Amino acid sequence: MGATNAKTFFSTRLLEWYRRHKRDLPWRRSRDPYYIWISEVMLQQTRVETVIPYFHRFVDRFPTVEALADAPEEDVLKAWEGLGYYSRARNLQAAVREVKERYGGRVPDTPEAISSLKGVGPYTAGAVLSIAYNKPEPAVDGNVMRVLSRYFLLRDDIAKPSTRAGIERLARELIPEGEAGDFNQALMELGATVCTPKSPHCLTCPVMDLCAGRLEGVENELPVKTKAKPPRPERRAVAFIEGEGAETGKVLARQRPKDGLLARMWELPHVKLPDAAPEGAYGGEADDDGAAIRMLRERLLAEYGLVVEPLGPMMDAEHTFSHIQWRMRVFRCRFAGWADKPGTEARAEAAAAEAEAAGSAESDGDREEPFRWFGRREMEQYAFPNVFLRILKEAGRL
DNA sequence: AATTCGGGGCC
DNA sequence: GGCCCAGAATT
Repeated sequence: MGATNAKTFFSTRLLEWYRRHKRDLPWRRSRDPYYIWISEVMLQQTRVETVIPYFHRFVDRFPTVEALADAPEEDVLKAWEGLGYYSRARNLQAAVREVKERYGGRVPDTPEAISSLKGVGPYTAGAVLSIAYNKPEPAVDGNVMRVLSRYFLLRDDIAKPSTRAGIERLARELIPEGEAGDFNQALMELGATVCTPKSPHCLTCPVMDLCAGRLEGVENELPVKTKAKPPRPERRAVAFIEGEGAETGKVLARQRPKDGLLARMWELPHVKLPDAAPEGAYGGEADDDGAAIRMLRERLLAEYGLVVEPLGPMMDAEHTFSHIQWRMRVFRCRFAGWADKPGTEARAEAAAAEAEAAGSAESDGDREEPFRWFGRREMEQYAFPNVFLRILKEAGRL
């Protein structure tokens, strides 16, 4: 009976609180399932403040399911540039195309149908169904796991899938009749603005009276979450290749393979160097630039049939992904052409090796020429990962 | 169950 | 520097 009261209290109070305190967010001004969906995909692992400008630009450029379905993929990727997790963009467009074909352009409103769409997992399915259609489905994200772990004093490791599943069952029970959309948003809103990861603002919390974590004085110890392992360092040598003659003022860039990290984005050509000795990775000083320069020239030739003369180091850059850390040294290079006969073989071989390295099952097929000269105009059209945008900016090319 | 997928803001 | 963020797909 006490537990029931705690649950009813929680849902009732939270809903009241939300109606008074909810933030005015762009996607809350619409009830269009397509807009709700876009916002939820953008919000995966991404903060609200980061998403807002992207959301505006995206719906302005792709205002309808039809518009997004019919757009060139490159345009969609460009609109996503800087947001990260680029498979979200490609999956979203693939899913929207399916909605257009199979559902006549209407975002499906059943768990089975919407969950079958690319990029729509348990969270996004529940979020769209509840927010757009007010269906009583849970939408459990990191906020919800944190809030419920504290309120119900759950010590399970939220990094485990089984824990998320359990919290999902609990969250489903808590949904007040006919209020799924607001309740789910209320839960997330509380996590984002009050029940924050560090130093939660318990004194302003609408449910602090019956919060078990608070009553036990362990709100700061919850939720329990195992730490991710640190990213592995990789040294990389980058080629900054300037054009001559007709290509003066331009820089040579290549498109990444269609699978794996930063799939299909454009980048400055670069090669992975052997792991550094413990004490001299880039960021340190006098690493052996000679060896790096040799590797850079040899690997660009072997992998792409690209002939360059590295001139000297230009700048260093570092970029950390979730699982890899790139420690890069950029070398200014002179373009010396493309290798002929042996080059084409080497290039095909490299393409195969690359596809394999990227974990791709596909056998390459007819992919486009992956190199192109970029001036400012082209940069505005094609998507580059942030780390290369930074390098290009520092080099005065943006 | 563990990895692979970006990037930034905040303490 | 560490942590986490309105997670999903793949292995």
